[in-house]
Amino acid sequence: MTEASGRGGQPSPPTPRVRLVDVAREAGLSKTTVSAALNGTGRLSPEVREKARETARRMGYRPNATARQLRAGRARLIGYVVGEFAATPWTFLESPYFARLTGATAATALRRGYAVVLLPAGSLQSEWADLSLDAVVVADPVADDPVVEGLLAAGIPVFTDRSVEGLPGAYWVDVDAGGAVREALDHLWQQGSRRPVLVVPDSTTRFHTEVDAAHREWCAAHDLPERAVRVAEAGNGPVVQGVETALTGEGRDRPDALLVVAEASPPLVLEAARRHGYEVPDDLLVVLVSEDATALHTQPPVTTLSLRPEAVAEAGVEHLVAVLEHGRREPAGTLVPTRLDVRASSVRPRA
Amino acid sequence: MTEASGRGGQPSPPTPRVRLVDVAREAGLSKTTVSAALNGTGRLSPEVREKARETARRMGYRPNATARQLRAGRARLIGYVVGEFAATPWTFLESPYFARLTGATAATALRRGYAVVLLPAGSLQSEWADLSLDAVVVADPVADDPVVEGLLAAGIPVFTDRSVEGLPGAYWVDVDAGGAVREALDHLWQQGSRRPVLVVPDSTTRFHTEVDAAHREWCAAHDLPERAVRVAEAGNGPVVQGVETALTGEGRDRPDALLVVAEASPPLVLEAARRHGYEVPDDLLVVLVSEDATALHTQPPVTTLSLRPEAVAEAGVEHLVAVLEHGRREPAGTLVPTRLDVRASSVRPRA
DNA sequence: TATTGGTGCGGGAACGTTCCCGCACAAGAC
DNA sequence: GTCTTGTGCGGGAACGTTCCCGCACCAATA
Repeated sequence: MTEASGRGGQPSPPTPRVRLVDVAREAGLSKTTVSAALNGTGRLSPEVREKARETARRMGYRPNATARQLRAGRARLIGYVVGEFAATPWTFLESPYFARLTGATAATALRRGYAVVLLPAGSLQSEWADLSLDAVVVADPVADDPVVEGLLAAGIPVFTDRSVEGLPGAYWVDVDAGGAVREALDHLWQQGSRRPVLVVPDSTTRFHTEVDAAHREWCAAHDLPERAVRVAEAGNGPVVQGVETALTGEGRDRPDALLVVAEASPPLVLEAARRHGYEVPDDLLVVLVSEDATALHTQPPVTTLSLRPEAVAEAGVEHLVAVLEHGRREPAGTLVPTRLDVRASSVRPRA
Repeated sequence: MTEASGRGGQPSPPTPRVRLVDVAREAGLSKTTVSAALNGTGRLSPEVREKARETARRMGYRPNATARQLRAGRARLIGYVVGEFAATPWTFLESPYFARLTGATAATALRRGYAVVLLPAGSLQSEWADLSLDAVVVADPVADDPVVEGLLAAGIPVFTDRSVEGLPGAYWVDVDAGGAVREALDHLWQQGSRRPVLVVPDSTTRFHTEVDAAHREWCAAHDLPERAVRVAEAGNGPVVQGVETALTGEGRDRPDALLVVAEASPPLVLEAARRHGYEVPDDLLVVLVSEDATALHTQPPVTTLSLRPEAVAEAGVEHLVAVLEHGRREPAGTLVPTRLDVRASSVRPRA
């Protein structure tokens, strides 16, 4: 192989890439005309338009996105960062909820012409300062998230959950956490549970505080004592341990239903219940807030409460596009309802 | 709030963003000087340099990344796409392996100054034609992947696994699939297994064909019959069913060890084994090729063979940067060793 | 025939940055 | 005092695209 172009030993690119002017020259037209032809704009005769297109196709012309962006002033690039797991920047992808939220966000955004770039949680914006993002999606920020504040200070619109309500430049989509808890507890009540116990992480996210509040209210309304186990952190280890704590009551303290509002592996929770001598669903009804697909394959299959990440993502991106492209500031937020998928683990068998 | 600038009802941006010339004017310098000051280049007196920096800081100057890119000719943007799951474009994120590979790729890339954009599997390049990607990482392409071919035709460097060996413009990092299988089988053999059975998806990825080959050779070398169950597709449902098929032997056909080379939920596999009357590890040794963290929390904990997605990502990005920035074409590929994490599920208890 | 209105295309600026120059001035050598 | 060398800074082009204009031409009207 011989060095074709360039002086010295640079890794000269094989083809210098064909530009708009190259196509124009080849077709005997001006770059203006070719640009209009390819973009379907301007006043052009059909023959010229076709000629330009044909030439471009033949020469393998691909427009330079960067130049377009510069001209347009927008990069059609949005950042995606998960706030909660700042300590372990990437584990969020291992949570089925965030995995699906991430995928759905990227898919919806791409359909609307925006690309999603993955950002590590907790990193300062200095790390992505030279990225020209039109907006950033912050999934599950912590309270008074510094990432959110930094972004807003830099003038970058932020799309996140309800915790930012009221901040100018911040927009939100959230799941109806309270409604979800009520729906799940109502379902358990209907199935005859009178001693349900809640397992929930002790986190500062808006979601979890809302879960707490809804649980408290529900218990008061049904004249039941509050039974809740708070686990220090998310993750299967702590949560399963929390489940074990929740299940160690005896006699009248022995719970008859379990509502886990944290991503936990369904089969692991079932295994823990069995270890403590519970038969599911005979002695214990189980509902998990989870997107984990293994819930379908356990025996019995586990009832899950889906936070519908796809719907959240779609609403968020829709909102983002509306703000970015049409300047709509209203409404500032949307609330997405959850969905209870009732399976055998939470249905009291007929005696 | 009053309309500050702009004619008519456009959603006028609050602040028109401060440019290099603005800083220059404010500081009484030229844009060239300010640029050099901020980038640490050129010949400038310390006073001028500091003055420029201070002014930029005070005015909140943030360089326009798009203009930089245009000038530099590179966008510092790399695409990331998973080839295998073309039918269901985003589910790959729900697999722990790909979740971690994705996260690690993004993190490593960002550290090297590149941002990763998430692309749907199996989509044609038309979908991201206006994205100016410097390179694309294709995780687990299928044989003769059309995505890879399209990218190479467009002149975009591709980083992927070994299946592209020999294609110009394509570089690879791969896990040592054969070595992994041998290591796992050797371990089982050492623990006394003489009737191990392999469960593996019937896919066209290089990884799985290599697994097959290594298994065949190992069986021949140890003078054992080949016992393998091929499942039609990945996913917990099919794989667990495959496990059940594998475990339904009787008498001398009854397997004494299970090697699952597919992402499957560890607790689900254990549950399936129990349903078929196996006690793990007494009657059955279990090794799973998986990154699933639930393996740590089952009883007994499950031995896993890690494909080390973080190491793969790191090697890949390292290679990518070397090619993109220094034009190194050699070596074309790297092989990452796997890691066996031995836990109780594959250790024969002393009688 | 002179004027209007519309159509088809091209020239050139602009987006914001970097980098190659060139110019002015100062200091040292002879 | 002239010539060289070096230092500090600025002017202007370039990256590749889009879009605002203006110009030429043609048909229709007076």
